[in-house]
Amino acid sequence: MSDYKHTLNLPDTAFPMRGNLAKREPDMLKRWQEMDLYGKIREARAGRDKFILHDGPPYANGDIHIGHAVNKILKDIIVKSKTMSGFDAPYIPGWDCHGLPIEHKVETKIGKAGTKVDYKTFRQKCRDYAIKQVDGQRKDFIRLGIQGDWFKPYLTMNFETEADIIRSLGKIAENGHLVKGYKPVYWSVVGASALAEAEVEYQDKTSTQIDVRYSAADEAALLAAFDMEEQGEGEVAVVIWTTTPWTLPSSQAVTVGEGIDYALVQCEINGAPARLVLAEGLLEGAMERYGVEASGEKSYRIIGRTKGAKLENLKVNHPFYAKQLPVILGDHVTLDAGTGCVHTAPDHGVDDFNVGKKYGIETLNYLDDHGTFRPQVELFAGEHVYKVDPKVVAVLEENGRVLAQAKMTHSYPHCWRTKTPLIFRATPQWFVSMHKEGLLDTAMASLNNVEFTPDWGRNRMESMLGQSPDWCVSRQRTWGVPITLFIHKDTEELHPQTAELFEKVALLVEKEGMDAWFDLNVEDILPAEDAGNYVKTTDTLDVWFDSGVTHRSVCERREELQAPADLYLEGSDQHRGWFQSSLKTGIAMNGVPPYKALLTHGFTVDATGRKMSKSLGNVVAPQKVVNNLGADILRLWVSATDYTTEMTVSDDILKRAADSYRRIRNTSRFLLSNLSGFNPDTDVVAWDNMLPLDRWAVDRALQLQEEILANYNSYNFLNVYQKVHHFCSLDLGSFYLDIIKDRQYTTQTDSLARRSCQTAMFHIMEAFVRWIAPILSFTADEIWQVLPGQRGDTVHTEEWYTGLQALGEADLSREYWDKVMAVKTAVNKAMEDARNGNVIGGSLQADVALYVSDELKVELEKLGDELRFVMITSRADLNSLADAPAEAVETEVAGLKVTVAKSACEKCERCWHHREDVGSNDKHADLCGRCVTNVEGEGEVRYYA
RNA sequence: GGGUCUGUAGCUCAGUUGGUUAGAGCGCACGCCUGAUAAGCGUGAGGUCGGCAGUUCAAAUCUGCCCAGACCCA
Repeated sequence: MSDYKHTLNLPDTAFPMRGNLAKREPDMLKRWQEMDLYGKIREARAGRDKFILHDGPPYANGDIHIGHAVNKILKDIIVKSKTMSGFDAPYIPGWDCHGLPIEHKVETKIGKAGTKVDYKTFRQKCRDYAIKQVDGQRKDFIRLGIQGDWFKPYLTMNFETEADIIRSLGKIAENGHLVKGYKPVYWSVVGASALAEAEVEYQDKTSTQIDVRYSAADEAALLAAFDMEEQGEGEVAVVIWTTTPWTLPSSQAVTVGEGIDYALVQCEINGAPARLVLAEGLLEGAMERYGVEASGEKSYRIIGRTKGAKLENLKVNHPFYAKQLPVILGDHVTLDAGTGCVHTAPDHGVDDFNVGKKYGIETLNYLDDHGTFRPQVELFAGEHVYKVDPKVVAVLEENGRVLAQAKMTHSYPHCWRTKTPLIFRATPQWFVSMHKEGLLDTAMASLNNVEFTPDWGRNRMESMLGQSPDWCVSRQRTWGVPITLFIHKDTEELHPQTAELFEKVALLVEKEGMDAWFDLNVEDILPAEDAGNYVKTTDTLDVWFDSGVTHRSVCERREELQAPADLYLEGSDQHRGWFQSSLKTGIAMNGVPPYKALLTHGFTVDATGRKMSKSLGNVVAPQKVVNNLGADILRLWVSATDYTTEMTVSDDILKRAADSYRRIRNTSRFLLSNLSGFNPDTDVVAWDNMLPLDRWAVDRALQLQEEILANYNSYNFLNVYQKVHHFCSLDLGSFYLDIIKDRQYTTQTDSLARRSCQTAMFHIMEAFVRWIAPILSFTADEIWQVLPGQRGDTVHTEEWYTGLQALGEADLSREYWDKVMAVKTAVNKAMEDARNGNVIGGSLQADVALYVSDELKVELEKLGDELRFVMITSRADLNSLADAPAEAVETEVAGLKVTVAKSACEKCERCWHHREDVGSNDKHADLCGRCVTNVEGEGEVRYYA
């Protein structure tokens, strides 16, 4: 028996089946670096329309986690797909380099600035630390295949950037938005610093809750405010409840609710009669706390009632200082807890501060930066807020002011860094005012010109923005861009030439970094006659300001960028963070938003939907994924996940992604292996000469390409992934590729039948490699290198393939082939039954007979003798439905019954079909007729498939 | 506690204006092939659509409440 295997055109390729990505990707990275891929892409798109995705800077601290990876991969997919669409889409990655976390890291290493080490050295150490962090994160980002100007990134600590941050502040000041104010802000007494809201975290804390009575300054006046049922007896007092006894020295008023019902209660306290004022709705609970019975001899009773409004401007005595405090009205009083009468210390509460302002009550400033009472504070001078509570309580007890006290555990704001309880403290701070120059209104209105993906982002952004208080940009820190103001020593006014001074300082900072400000002597920069009257501010800027003004310091500065950017893309937490700080500064500086569109993605959660945290031990480290499965798997997972909500990730889910990857890779491999020996310059078959099935395949790819491009444009990568995957599995794997194997292998190497098919596969591959390039960037470039034809070094400088063509009027239509597929599925089911009945094994052992309606017959006859190749059977006969024998199987296709029989013919040694003409040629006794002609004759001619 | 969202097969996702037995791919099971072979093909089993109540002739789809989760805030 002779061996005919060598006469076949079997698939052959150097493209390996297994990706081995963890090993292969680093080689690809090296190649990209050597060829300067990013520079090549810039060259290739020079002069084209720009698409600017402006990078939100991650904080330069710690290793990247999966959320960073998601963020950067999404950005990369967008940049690459826009590049494929012909845009010049530069990507300049950035890092946020100033701020508290870095400062604290450095503190733990070398000690506090100003004590263990001088400020200048400290800042240098911070700089060194940040650059190290940038190096580490950059390495990981590059490993993910992200294309960007990695070695010319923007860092908020670059000298020029620091200078531009100062210029931005100058511009905002010039436009009248920068104001000085006293305001209670979160204050870390351990860090001796004001904190941004974002730096606050809530933890449980045990506090002393205490009920205190403030005796009436004028009993008669107070009683007169009530509708009295009886006069009663004993001291008349308003009762307050607080969980912060340390604020009582600063107590300046008692706030009541205007519409709330208040009761005057007769009861007995410490064996003496007393008349107490509190909200009627909270009476029961309060009396329980004071140990006053609800009924019986020593019970309490209401002897008068009134509304809060009637109490306004009455006076009560401070519980331990010799001064009188007013009763005032405030909307923030609720009946949730306490007594409905709220002790008010404008120094230590936002509501208190605001309501105090209405009544002209100023702050007292009793506490210093470290939380210690100042020397002038009676009774408590030198005491620390953390320890003073018992002493306050003792003083109250001495004065007989305490009605009840207890410990309580509640959720309380803590410093995110030092983990210590925070206090509110009114301090002089610089603010970007939301209202002084109408900033908030302009910002809100400007959102109408911003596109949101997903669209509910607009809602979220608006509701958050609408509540924005004035933005406190002052920080009392060392590692931050200075607020470079000159303040008059006596009047506290800004220097009249503030705008010019900002620029003078910026020029210095541009050269020497922000140390230039700290080193600066006032007389170096101010005229001699002024110098003595002005001082420099020592505050630094909130780091959110640094990143918020990158539209100026980066987009407007870098030649390859422009502002406003086309897109900002960050996690959904940035609706309050960077999206807002950018918007506010953009509006404050230029009156327009710095972005045309916003895209947000969700956070990563584990398989059970929980957030990832080190303490839960459910984190998926991108470094580990990359080293085990490869970056392309991670990228494929990102593309396959709906980023508009939480993104679930686990080892199992990544394994699924790896499964899908294998499908895509193997489909590519099979196409490539069938293109071996194909030279597009000489072997391409013209569209009109291609076989109908091959034209269908190209047309299918064209349809798909249109869908894929639309989905890239609307940032629906999930659909791109699904469509590509379905194409591999359904259109190609289970239909086209399965069918054309016979033709590829058995017809003559240079026959039209084979070249037509290769032409189709070549076009498909050209398109396919581009479709996947934005997502599977490594694999696409690997394919690119083995794809036949003259081509450039990399797929990533290409544009979408334009060589696909649509079916024409004269062609067998898309609907026609859909019908054929349905028939094939029906035949498959019938064959499966036969297989289970041990009638046949493989489909080529089968002769199938189709009993079809006249209508269907006309259709299927169009394939002539080649229906059997489409069905992948040795015979496929068409008969009239009326002639169907009893055993014919009913199918889901209307007008189709099928019988399956084992072929009685010999199997052709070469093509494995069972045919009657096997052995008809003496020279090739084991071959069927068409194989004989393919081996040494004219070669077989195919017309359809 | 408030704001913005999410909850459809083991996994990732579709389900159009409420309307026939809720779909796809992957995974899984079984089988075939051994000329894509640590691949490929075929068939099949999986879901009271987070829960409860309501509106309706009819609800995954509309309404309310509840549960679970995410982000932001308090």
